[in-house]
Amino acid sequence: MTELESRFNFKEIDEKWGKYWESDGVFRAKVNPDKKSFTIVIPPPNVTGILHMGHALNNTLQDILIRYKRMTGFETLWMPGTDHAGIATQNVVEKQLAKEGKTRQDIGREQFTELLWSWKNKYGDTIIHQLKKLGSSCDWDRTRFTMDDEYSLAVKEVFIRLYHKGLIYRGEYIINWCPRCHTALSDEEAEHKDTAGKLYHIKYPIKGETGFVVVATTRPETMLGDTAVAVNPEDQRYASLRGKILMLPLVNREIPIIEDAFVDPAFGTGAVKVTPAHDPNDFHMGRRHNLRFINILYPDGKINRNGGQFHNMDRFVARKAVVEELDKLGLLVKIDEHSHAVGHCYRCNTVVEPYLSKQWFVKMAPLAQPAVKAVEEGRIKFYPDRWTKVYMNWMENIRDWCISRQIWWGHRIPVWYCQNCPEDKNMIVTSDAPAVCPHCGSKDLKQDEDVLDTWFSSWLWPFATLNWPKASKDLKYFYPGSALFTASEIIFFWVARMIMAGIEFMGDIPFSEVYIHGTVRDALGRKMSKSLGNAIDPLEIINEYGADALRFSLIINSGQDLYISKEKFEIGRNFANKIWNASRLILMNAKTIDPQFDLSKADLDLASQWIVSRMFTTVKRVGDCIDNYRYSEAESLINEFFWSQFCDWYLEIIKDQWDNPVIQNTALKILENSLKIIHPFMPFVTQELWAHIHPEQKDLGLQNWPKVQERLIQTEIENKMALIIELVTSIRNTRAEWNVKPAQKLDCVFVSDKPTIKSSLKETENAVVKRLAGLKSIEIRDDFPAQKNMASGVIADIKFYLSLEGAIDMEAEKRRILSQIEEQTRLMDGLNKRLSNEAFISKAKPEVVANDRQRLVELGEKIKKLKQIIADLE
RNA sequence: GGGCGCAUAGCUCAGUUGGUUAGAGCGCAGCGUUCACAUCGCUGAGGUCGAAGGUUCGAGCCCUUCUGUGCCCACCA
Repeated sequence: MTELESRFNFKEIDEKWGKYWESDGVFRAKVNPDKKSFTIVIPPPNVTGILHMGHALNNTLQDILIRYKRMTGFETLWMPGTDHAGIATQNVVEKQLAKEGKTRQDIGREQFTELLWSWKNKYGDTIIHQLKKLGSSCDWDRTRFTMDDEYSLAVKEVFIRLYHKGLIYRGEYIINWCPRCHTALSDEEAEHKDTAGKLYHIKYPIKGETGFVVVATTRPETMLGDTAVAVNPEDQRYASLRGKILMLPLVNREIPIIEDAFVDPAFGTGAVKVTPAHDPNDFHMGRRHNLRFINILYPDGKINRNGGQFHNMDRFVARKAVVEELDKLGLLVKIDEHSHAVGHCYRCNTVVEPYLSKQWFVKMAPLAQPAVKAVEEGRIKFYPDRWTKVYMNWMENIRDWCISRQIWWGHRIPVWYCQNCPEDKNMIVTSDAPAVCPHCGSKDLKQDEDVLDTWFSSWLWPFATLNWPKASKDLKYFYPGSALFTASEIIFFWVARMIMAGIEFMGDIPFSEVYIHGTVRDALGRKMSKSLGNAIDPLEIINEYGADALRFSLIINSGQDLYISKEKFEIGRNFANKIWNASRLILMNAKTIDPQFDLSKADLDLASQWIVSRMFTTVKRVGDCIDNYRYSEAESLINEFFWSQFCDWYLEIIKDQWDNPVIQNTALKILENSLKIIHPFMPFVTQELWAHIHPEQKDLGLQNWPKVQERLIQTEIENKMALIIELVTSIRNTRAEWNVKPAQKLDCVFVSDKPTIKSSLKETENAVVKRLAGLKSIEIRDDFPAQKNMASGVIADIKFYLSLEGAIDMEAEKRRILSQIEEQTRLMDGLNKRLSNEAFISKAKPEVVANDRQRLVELGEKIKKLKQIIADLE
């Protein structure tokens, strides 16, 4: 065994093991009929992404579970990969192009796509490299990309299957249009944000009369596309207007007054302008009433020729201009402040427009139904449970999914149009480009220009990564997966859709447990973001504190959103350091190592039995915690065991017993098992130490989780030790109160008339208590009165006296004891009161009552002893 | 407009079927270093568990209302 450096040099060690894990395929997953499989698919980060704290948290959680499962005997697959992130990636490359003063249209589709690929090949794996720095134990050989050739086959296959099933259709509908990205978005991709806007009240003159109808709108420029005004049929105020025609100002179009129950008489004026091409509600009204659909916008958000004098103005410029013009004409009644939710593009934050266009949609209701059932029946569980409701609510109100995007980066829609055939019969839906039209034989075919929504490929991730639709042993063995880890924002985009796709195409759910973790925020509770400049870079933390510190600190409070500042990572750094140094101590002293050493057969002293008992208790509870996604609790248990018990007590106790081989072997055994249970949380430091101890069996992550030996979990031993700890602590406390210097050793007398206590004291007298409490001598007596110049205390059935010679003020010492009596009496009074309550005795659980009675006796004893001390001193 | 969280020590948070004297880390105070670790050790101070009601022998935990705060969903123009 080589000696350890005096400091934990995480930089070197992180790099060493990071490289090793990556290159040696340690975490390669293979079909193994002798083991159960345990699969996690990574939420594929965008190729544009760089590692942020959210990723760090997400991947640490996955790594903890996968490493734990690997050590507990599962064949684990953690499938890594990246997502092509259509709009986001295209935006990045377009921006780059813009620096050269070019647009994608300038260079054309083919060249632009090439540019995207070369960008992806150059930068797309950045985040994968960063994930490796975290210690993520993925099977890196399997790394997939949502636009790999094989993956693309799956995407096409799914489109074609759904099309033939009648679940994919094409049609002209109102969708969310991002004028900056020039594409349609799904409903989920339009983020509604509360915005302080204005409600404009405008007069529409009645044709041939002098009167007006006043309508209210938040988007006055859309009036250019109005083709009706609607009122509620029940609304008496407008009854006289039935059948009349209005003159739409500015464009002088004649538009009818229609009646529709949708209109809420209580809102605004009770009269609604109807713009069927630019509002979802108006769209439906337009259909119901056979209105004209007039599109007034170019795809870039400028007013088109239908806008007359406003042609070529940006929509927001036009808004102002329209209002000014109306005001000039005396048609503007008033402008109210009005707060409402406005949709924004989730990729570029531009205000989206409801826009009429021809798009592809997936009919979702039939897919949703079995996915709802799977959760209802508990085959899929959410952690924490409250997300179940969120999922259900969305699924039960699911709307059709707009899947076509007017961008160039993505899976091209596998549809060709015959230029010869009539419009409703010209569609050829097929995986590969057809040579001729199957209907007319024409070679004049054109592929659909659009690509598919990125999520239309991501929703296949759990099986497309295993090369579906090809059948394989891998697919059969590793699907369905076990757990999925993600943030709540992704439930609709991805989790729900994966469940639907899994059931539809694999006939089985893709995973059985979904763990929703919190959002990482800064110390003020703000979401970390580049633009706010409040982001803490995980790589910087890895560099300054180490990957283990990053992981451990992120997990320590992971129940909900976590607020972090840089100092927080000291928690993990300090713990890693503690592990390192405790190991150093043990490895320096454990020289007589017996490979056959067996804790259950060795003859152990009290302290050793105690730490063994504590260890197995901890192993058991940590395993339970991980199985139940209670990672922060697992870390607390580990911290408590390793630091507060193993280091602070056991290693201190055995400090003068290193010449005893049993002690050496015990300490080493405890260390080894500790390294194992800490490993999922802090893989680097534990791996490094393990390799020092066992150079021959290098990979700690491939070792077995410690087997709990129930027989060695002993409550009596733990109680005995607890008494000694209490005794030592109490003596230390008394010393501190009297300002006794640590170097000064005291004579001590223990007094107890209980033989059991006395025997337990004897066992530990010479070594433990004496050294840890800083005593010169210990005398055990059946009886001994309190003395002047001695400080006293009572622990359980034991009175102790510390000889302080002249350094003690007896009046102050009496006051100290009296205040203890007071405190104990207060507790006893409370207990007495409860125990004299009839209702408590008869209704409380018997063990609770018994426990209280026992405590009452103990308190009485203690008070008696304290009083005796006072009496002695009088 | 609906729904879901959160509120416990100066700070960040635990507290799993209601049951001893509500815990941890950081911070703070005192003491301590030729000892594996000052990224450390020992000792300590610090909380009427957001408010008010209620259920119960017993409430930080269950119920109701309120206040503050955060998030999600939603086609009132």
